[in-house]
Parts: sequence; C-alpha cells; structure tokens
Amino acid sequence: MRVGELSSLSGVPTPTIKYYMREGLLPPGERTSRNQAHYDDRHLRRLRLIRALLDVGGLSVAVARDVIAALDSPDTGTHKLLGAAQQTVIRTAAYCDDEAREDATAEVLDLVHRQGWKVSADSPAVAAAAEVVGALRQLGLHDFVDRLDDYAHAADAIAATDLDLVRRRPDVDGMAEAVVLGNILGDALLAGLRRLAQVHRSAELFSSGPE
Amino acid sequence: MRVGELSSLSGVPTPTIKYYMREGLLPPGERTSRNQAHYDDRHLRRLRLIRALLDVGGLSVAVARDVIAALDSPDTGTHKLLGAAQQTVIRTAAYCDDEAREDATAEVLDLVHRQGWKVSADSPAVAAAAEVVGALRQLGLHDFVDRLDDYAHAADAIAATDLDLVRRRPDVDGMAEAVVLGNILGDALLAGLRRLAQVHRSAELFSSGPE
DNA sequence: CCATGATAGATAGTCCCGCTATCGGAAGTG
DNA sequence: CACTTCCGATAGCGGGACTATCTATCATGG
Repeated sequence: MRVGELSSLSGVPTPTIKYYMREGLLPPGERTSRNQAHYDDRHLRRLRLIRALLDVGGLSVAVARDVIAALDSPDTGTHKLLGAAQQTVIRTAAYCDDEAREDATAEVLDLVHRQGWKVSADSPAVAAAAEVVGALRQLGLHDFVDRLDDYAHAADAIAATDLDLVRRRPDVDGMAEAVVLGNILGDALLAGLRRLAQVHRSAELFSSGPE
Repeated sequence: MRVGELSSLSGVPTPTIKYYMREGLLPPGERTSRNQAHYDDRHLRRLRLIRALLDVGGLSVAVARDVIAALDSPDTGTHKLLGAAQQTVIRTAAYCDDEAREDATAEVLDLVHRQGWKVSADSPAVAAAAEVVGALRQLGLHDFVDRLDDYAHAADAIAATDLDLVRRRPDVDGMAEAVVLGNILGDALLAGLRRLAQVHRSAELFSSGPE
C-alpha cells in the first residue's frame, strides 16, 4: 500500500506519518522509484504501536523512539530488553535534595533486601523508587512509607504475572513486545484498576458519608 | 516571610512562584501594603506539594491546579475527593475506535462484577481501564487481557492499603492530601516497585541469558 | 500521451506549555 | 536618601508535536 492508504487505515494523518519516519519511529517503506514507496501491514502495526505508546502510555516521541529501537535491535536478550523498557519509564526528575535522596535510597535498598529481591543498588528502578520515597518523606507522609512493604508485595505479585506472560510468548519478537507494552500500557492499566478498586472500597467505607 | 525567602527555602525561582500564583496553584500572600505581602509555611508546604505533583507525579500545571482546587474545597467528603483525584489522572486519549471501546468497556465491567466491586458503569475509572484494554486488544496482546483478574487482584490489595492509610489519618485535611498524593505519587511508586520486582524475577528466570 | 493527482523529501511555520526576562512604580532598609 | 526588594503586568523564549507548503517526481486513465 502507499502512504494515503496507510493513513486512512491507521487514522494517522499523512504529514504525521512522514514526521514519525523522520523521527525514526517508523521505518521507511520499500522504495519502488524516486518518489514512490510501498508499505505493508508491519507498518500499520507499528503505527498502532506508536499511537498506543504516545496516547495510552503517555510517552514522548523521543522516548517512544528509544523503546522502538530496543524492540528492533536483534541482539536483545529479554533481560536486557527489560532494562531498556525500564529506562523509558523512569522519570529523571530531581525532586528532593541529595541528602534526602540518599536516605530514601537506603530505605529502598532495605526494602529490596526485606523482599529478598536481588537487584543491584545502581539500578534505575531503585533511583526511581527512591525519588518517590524522598518526595513522600519531604511532604510528611511518613505513614505511607511505613507501608512500603505492602505495596512491594503487590508489586511482586504483578511482576510475577508480567514475567509469566512474557515467558509464555511463543516467539522472541512477541516477547519483546510483551515486555515493553506490558510495562508501559500495564502502568496505565494498573492505575485504572487501582482507581476502580478504590472506588469500591471507598464506597464501602464511607457509604454513610455525603452523597 | 517574603517572596525571596520563600524562593530560597523552596528552591523555586521567584518568577516561577509568581507564575504559580497567576495560574492559581498557589494562593496569594497576605497583603501588608500595595506592593508587599507575607507568606507563611503553608505557602512553603504548598510549593513543595506543587513540585511533587509536577516533578514526581508528572502532572501538567492545569491538572495540578484542579487537584489543588479539590484539596482546598471545604465541602470535600472523602469519597468525593477520591473522585476528584481520579479525574485528574485519567488520560483523555481516544486511542481506539468506538466499537473496540464498547467491547473493552463490557470486558472491564465483567471484571468488576467478577471482583465483586460495586462501581457505577459510567465511572471515569472504568473508561480509563477500558481504553487500555482496548489498546491491548487492538495490538493483539490478548493473553494480557486474559490475566486481567490477576492484575485486578493486585490492584485490590493496593487499594486496601490505600484506604487503610486514608482511614488512619487524624484530620480531614490530612485525609485529603493522603488521598491525592497517595494516588498520584503512589502510581509513580508502584511503577518503580514493579520494575524492581521485575528485575529480580527476570534475573532469576533468565540468569543463563546474556549478561 | 499528456493532464491530473498522489508521493517523497525538505523546509518552514504553528500552537501550546512551562517557565523566564524585563519594566514601572512603590515599599522596606541602612 | 541611596539601594535593594517587591508587586503586577506584559512580553519573550525554548522545546515538543505536529502541520503546511513547495518542488520534483511518478502513476494512471481518458
């Protein structure tokens, strides 16, 4: 197919498709002449992936490019790919000062130890979690931090399902996609499910309240 | 204190503080004359909240304003506040077409029923979850959707901790903050913890792999 | 076989967002 | 009284995600 058809099938405007190709999100089509190229359903699928990452996952174009590059890279062991997927989601915000961050990092490492997780201390995931813990502390929500283990336990259950799904994938390509999408869309999914569960439990708790 | 001190204590530049006041994120100080105002530690605390919402929570200024408005609103029952906090996190992206969204909504409502959750069908949380489910389906990750119940179970455990923390809050103001921050920072926290758990489990599974 | 319309590639422009810079006039401070 | 700080307002800036336009090409159908 040509660009016009790709556009109408995907719902993405032609100039935007060109933009994605310029930015390296979408591979170029198979050239048939100087100003003509063919696209196939891989392009269509890729476009859908891009829109999912941007719209549902809330990723920036630059981050989406990195994710896709990791997906395309042939030497991608699952463990390494997981690392790449992680990099993408980690916020690089520097909220709290160095001292608070150090304390928070120690706290997270303690938690990791309590959970029996084997994770290197310089993993970006540690830094990300520490950032949030530091923020919670600075805002005085210490009781929140006191329940870290509860949250960690739930996270462990989630990761178990994640990895199980990945393991069951028939092919490596599918595995890669499952890892990335499971993380990025999974975050959005979990946020939604958490809200749902909250609504239910909150209604039960405060059913005597207003409204 | 005056603006300069507020700025140095919070680490937020003076012009940015003024910008936040213009945008309604930060209440004005107590005016002492035509061009002088006093700020207190409530302003400092609020500034820290704002930075946490923006930097750690990844909210936009406009959404942060809505969150803060809900916090300030005096008539805020906890249940209602929870609803307000939810609105803020829901992505309004329209990824999939109407038909797919309808199917996905039905699927989510089924899940809600299986979990025994009592949630009205037009809750924004339902729409948010349905959006993700629709995206997963359109991308062909059906096995992911098959494990929805596992994720829902974990979400339920998380919500239980959330609500328990809220219930234990001594004052209403603290409750409101706990709800909002627990949701917004909690999402970031869970994402981090999930990555941590994944790293651990993935290392166990694929320890024979490269690196 | 040529007019018409779509296409590739390149460049420039647009809009929004989150600040940031500047300015005029007034107030505190040594 | 000089000097700094502050308020309020307006304007500007830099980045991100498109979007519009232009030219040279090519496919196609009457």
